[in-house]
Amino acid sequence: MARHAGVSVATVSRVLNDIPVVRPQVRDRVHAAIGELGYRPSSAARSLSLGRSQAIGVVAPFFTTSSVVERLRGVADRAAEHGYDLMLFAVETPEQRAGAFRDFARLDRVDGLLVISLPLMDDEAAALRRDHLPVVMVDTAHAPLPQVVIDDMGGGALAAEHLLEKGHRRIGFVGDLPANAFGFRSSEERRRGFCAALERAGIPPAPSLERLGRHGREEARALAAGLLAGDDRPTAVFAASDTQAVGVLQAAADLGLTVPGDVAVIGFDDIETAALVGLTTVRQPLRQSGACGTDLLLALIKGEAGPAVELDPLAVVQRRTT
Amino acid sequence: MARHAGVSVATVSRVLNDIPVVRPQVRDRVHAAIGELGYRPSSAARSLSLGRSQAIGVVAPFFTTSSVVERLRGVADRAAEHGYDLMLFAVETPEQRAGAFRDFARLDRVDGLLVISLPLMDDEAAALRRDHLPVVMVDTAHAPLPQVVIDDMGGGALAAEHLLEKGHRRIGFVGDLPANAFGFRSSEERRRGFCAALERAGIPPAPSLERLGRHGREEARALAAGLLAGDDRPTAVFAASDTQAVGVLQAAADLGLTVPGDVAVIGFDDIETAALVGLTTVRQPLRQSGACGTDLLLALIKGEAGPAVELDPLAVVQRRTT
DNA sequence: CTCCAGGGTGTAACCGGTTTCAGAACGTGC
DNA sequence: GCACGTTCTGAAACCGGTTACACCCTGGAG
Repeated sequence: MARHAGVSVATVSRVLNDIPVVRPQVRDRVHAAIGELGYRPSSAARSLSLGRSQAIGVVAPFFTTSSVVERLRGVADRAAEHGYDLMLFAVETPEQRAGAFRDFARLDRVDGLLVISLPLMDDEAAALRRDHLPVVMVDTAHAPLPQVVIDDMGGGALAAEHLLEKGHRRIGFVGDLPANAFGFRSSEERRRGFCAALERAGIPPAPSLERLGRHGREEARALAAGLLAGDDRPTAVFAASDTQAVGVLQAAADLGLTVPGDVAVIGFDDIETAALVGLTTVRQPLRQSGACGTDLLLALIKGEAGPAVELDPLAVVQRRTT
Repeated sequence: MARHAGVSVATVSRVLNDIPVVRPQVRDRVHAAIGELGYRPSSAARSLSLGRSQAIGVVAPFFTTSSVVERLRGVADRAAEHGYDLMLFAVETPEQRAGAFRDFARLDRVDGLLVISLPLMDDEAAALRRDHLPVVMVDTAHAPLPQVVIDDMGGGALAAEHLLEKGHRRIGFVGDLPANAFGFRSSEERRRGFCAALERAGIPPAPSLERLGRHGREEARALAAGLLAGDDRPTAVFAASDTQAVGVLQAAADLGLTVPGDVAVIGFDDIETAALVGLTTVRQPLRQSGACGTDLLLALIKGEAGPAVELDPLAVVQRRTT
């Protein structure tokens, strides 16, 4: 390549990196040679020499929830904008989860890591620190790592208050088990915020109206079927996620209950499906959280202090199920 | 690292790659040193030396359609299974699309490329060939590149036949413009298969019942609003994708039409949302197509002849909208 | 005319692995 | 005791970029 243009490799490198010392005439000759040979620089060599890869990694339970996909869009968007490539480490099962972190060899090919919706074990965090890999947590936290999170308890309270305003007093809850395989915590937080708001309104906790199970639409449908079957069923249900809320809606339909007449339903997240089925929900800025986390990570990689995290506030989006 | 274990770098390399000639005692010493130092091999150096990166790239309109996400899951699944990392090149806008392919520099960091739902320009294909990069097309085609596609025309015919069986004779169509920014072709193929089936049943083409526009739920909603507004509206509508079918459903609801009473609706793809809203649709194996394309690509990378492409057949999934 | 400044380019070391090939260490057969 | 074969290990070249540094060349000042 360099020979073909009649210059040295150093000059080629300078041309490729737009270092202005090169004479225009030489620059053109190099560009011509690049075109003729269809030459592509090796990013592997570049990474090795520079010590950085110009790529960021994302560890996420890509398969589990659609909210993650939405966050991911925010990430992809921003990463592309800043010229970073994106490496996706999908964590499908809890076993894979262990693998993804244990096998840190794979993580050395990224300049930074974004962890989405997945809690970190202490030893994993320690390993990341030791490798000096910049990390940002999105929708999850592990002090003292930088994070982009929402106020899940506050969101739970919003849901409760919305239902209280509508006159409901007997409100059920469908969510994840506090101890689930992935270690998701949001559901439990939302439940606590929800309960706290009810108590503030003078309504005592009613564990009999709570149904916890594995995450998923079908699981939620089964849980809700039990919750809504009896005569003493609640007049409204708060589901810890839109996915689960849709399961609740299906259960209601299965039982011939009208929504919101017989039972009102509110979800959490505002994924795209929520708009489709007319689900009232607590909106959280999914895409923005990904974008925001990416900004933070890129700043960290550059060694700058991260920009302040500024997310749109949570808000109830009223549709047709309440 | 090598010094710390009292051996040479060659030996460390042999231990890392499980080359059995190393004496067990030495192997243990190296492993011990690795543990003590928290040493991680540099994948950049490895890639450079080996000439491969152990990663595959995916170019896809990640932002546009949810069917792409589903295919992507199939890809991520298989890639992880085979120890390959995944690089995601999201193509959000037609402009980015040009960039993604033009800037092939970025593609040199993968051992192979999966192109999902995105037609290739001739010059792009030529560039890929010149770089000797193995490529597999999924849900799109560019002879003579290997591809994983479904029979869109056949699928369109299935949809038509289903509606004919239900007694419909006046059937509308909502789909993409044949000349759209991304170059998607499926919609047009499905329309042609659909029309052909109608003609076979003795029903002449009715361009007045066809509405074409940009892809998207809201766009489809607007198109369907026009289609369903008049007195001479069709008794059924075939939408070229589930996303658009949902838009049609919304338009029907907007107009106070019952489904399937006043108007039946059938979509195409069987994305997750279809099950949620009870949409009758032509199921295509989305996830499987991703997995299948990945298998093909990995075989190509290894230099083997690809396994035969064997996808589940298309089939109408009847739900509540027909 | 000589000297110096400074812009433009080439040489070579370096990044951290893999791999070839030579050679050390040890055991065996005669 | 020596030649030889095996088994294991190390030295060094190589992958393809980046970059510090040396050097050449030109123009302007003295």
